[in-house]
Amino acid sequence: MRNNNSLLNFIISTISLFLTSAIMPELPEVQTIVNELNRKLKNRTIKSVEVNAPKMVAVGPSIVSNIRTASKRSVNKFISLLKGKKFLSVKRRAKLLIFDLSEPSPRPSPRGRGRNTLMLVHLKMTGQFIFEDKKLRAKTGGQYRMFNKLSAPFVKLPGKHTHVIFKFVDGSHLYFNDIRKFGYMKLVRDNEINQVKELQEYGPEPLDKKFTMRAFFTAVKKRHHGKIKQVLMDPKVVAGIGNIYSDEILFHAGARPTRAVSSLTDKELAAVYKWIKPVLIKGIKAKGSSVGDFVRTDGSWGQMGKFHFVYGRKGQKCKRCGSTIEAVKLGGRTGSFCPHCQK
DNA sequence: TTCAATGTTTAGAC
DNA sequence: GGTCTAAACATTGA
Repeated sequence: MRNNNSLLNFIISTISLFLTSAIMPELPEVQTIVNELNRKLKNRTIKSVEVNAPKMVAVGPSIVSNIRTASKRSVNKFISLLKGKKFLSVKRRAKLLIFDLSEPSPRPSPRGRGRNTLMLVHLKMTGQFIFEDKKLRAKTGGQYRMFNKLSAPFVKLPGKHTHVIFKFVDGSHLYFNDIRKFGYMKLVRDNEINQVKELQEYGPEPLDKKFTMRAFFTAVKKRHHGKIKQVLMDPKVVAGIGNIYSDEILFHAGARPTRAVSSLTDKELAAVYKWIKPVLIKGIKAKGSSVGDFVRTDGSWGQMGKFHFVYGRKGQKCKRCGSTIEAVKLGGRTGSFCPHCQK
């Protein structure tokens, strides 16, 4: 009975999702950006690159913290490596975007590897891509909204939070904006990809076939004293789940974020596993329906609350039972839950 | 001026 | 040594 109710609620909320968009990029948001950029950037050739925040770009597979010591030389290298290259495709691993860029004049490589340059981009909290061509500029007048600035007026791009600009030979632009400057861009050769530390440490992709219940149980049960929310957010256990989606998954699974893994029955843990995919897919579909506007000026911003059952809803009524949503601090993060629906 | 926001890393405790 | 927690970090705006 309870299962039927939760399924019904889930379907209803999915239907009411058309104009929804979340702000913090987690897996579904990053996937949306990947889908969007794949369409828009394919085969575009870079004419020039402008870098206004040297600390946000780097060359080589070294770890992220090394990026912050960027020098003028590495910025110049970053720019010269990109000039003349063509975007082939964009992929995603966890919340990391991976751009595949061709050599300026592709020559066949004996092994077909070690030729292309990869650009790894992490958006962190407030990173944003806006692709602009003549058509879009005419439509928007060059006015865009920034992440996390829902109440602010539209801004012109490039603006003070535009840190990297890609100019293409056909006159179109790709802007990389980031209010907090927590994000980064990093160039590696494709044969260096195995040396990139953050890629080595990611656990399974939750939407991948390899992410089985057995794999999930094995990874989670190693952390028997860990709190389930923190374990879900650990990229080594499963990639791409952040604060928003862990809250939502645990709501549907009926487990409080503070529950220790060891206190969860196999049935409860199976429920957590069961809800991971549908909640993430729902997120991707929500973006999908507003995808045409997402990288442009996204009129749907500010409506994200509509689709969340618990995230960011402390003090409001539970959409399922009417109880007041509570919040708890877990390692500096806020976890929201319904005290009635989640045991 | 302090606080909160995030994913990720690190230091220190257990 | 592995697991777990809290603090730190990048920065801005309320």
